[in-house]
Amino acid sequence: MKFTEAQSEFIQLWGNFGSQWGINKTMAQVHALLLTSDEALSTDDIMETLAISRGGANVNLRELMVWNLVYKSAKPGDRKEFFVAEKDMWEVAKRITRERKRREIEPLMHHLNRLKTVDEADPQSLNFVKLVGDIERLVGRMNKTSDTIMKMEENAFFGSIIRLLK
Amino acid sequence: MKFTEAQSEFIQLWGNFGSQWGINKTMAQVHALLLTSDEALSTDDIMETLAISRGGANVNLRELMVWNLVYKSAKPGDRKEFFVAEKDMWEVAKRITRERKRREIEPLMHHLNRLKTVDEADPQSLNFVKLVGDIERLVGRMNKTSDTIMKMEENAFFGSIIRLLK
DNA sequence: TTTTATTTTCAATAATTACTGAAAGTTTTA
DNA sequence: TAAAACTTTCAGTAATTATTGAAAATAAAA
Repeated sequence: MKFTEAQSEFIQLWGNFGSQWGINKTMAQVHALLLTSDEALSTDDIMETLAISRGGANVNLRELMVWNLVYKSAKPGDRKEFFVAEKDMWEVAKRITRERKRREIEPLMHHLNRLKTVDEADPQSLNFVKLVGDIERLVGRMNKTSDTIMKMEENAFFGSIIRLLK
Repeated sequence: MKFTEAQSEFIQLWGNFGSQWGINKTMAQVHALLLTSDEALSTDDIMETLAISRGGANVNLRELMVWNLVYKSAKPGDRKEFFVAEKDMWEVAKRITRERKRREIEPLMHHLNRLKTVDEADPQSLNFVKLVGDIERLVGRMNKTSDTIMKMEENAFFGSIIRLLK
């Protein structure tokens, strides 16, 4: 398979995969394009390669910067902005996890907590309060456990670096 | 807050939360309704409470059964089908994880593996192959990690049961 | 300051995704 | 076997979500 062919398959794949999770398909495709590019790309490069509008390219690039997955990169003598993706996939995973936690887990926990103020007199409330409590504990525990495992993985990562330096 | 009020807020919440991940909003709402119902519900109950059509109720109930989150439950003397949700949230988490792995991770890994057959002559392929390999390792590791989380949580769960028995 | 290059915004539109409702299919009862 | 009760399907439609493209805003150069 030729590189360009493999690259465009990867862009498609990443776009479909992203849109199965709550991530905009085009945003995932821009990300995939930058991940597979050795050079920094301009908005025009991205518009051309992905056949999307200037507006779309701009909005998705800025969103990728909010997620900390893409940075601006100036080229001397060129007024245009160029963009590069963070290539360390471990960093990528950490940043996606962090952003999703912030956007989803935190508001969920907040809402669930509020729901526990349900009137306890209603007999149906008994199971309801238990359910909400179970979900809180489950989500909270998974959140903590994923932090623990991220740290474990990180230590394993740095551990192997340190061994290399010895 | 009254029970019915809290219940409908929960249904909304679960629906919105589900649709942020790739889960159909109505399916998540049907799930939420069944999770918060003490009694088994008929298709008509669900249509009425959520104000959805018979077709929608039917399709989403069957999808919930594919995910193993909802079961049919017969009522003696009634020809209608009634439905109940699995109430053990730990089981719910395991089944959702299992289904998403099957639908998303396995096909992704398969596609990524195929992309590694890219022509190595192209200088851009060097980074491409590294990227694909990194993603494979990362996804594979996260997959294992989620197994680890599940086992840790399961042990924590049984651990607390055992403590109760002592 | 004016011109030019570039980025950003957002109303209109397109694409996608989900839902309805009635007809067809199935199962049960009489 | 026929009628009744209930479930399933799916073409048409509605709702949601994403994209375009041109105008406005901003920044740099002349």
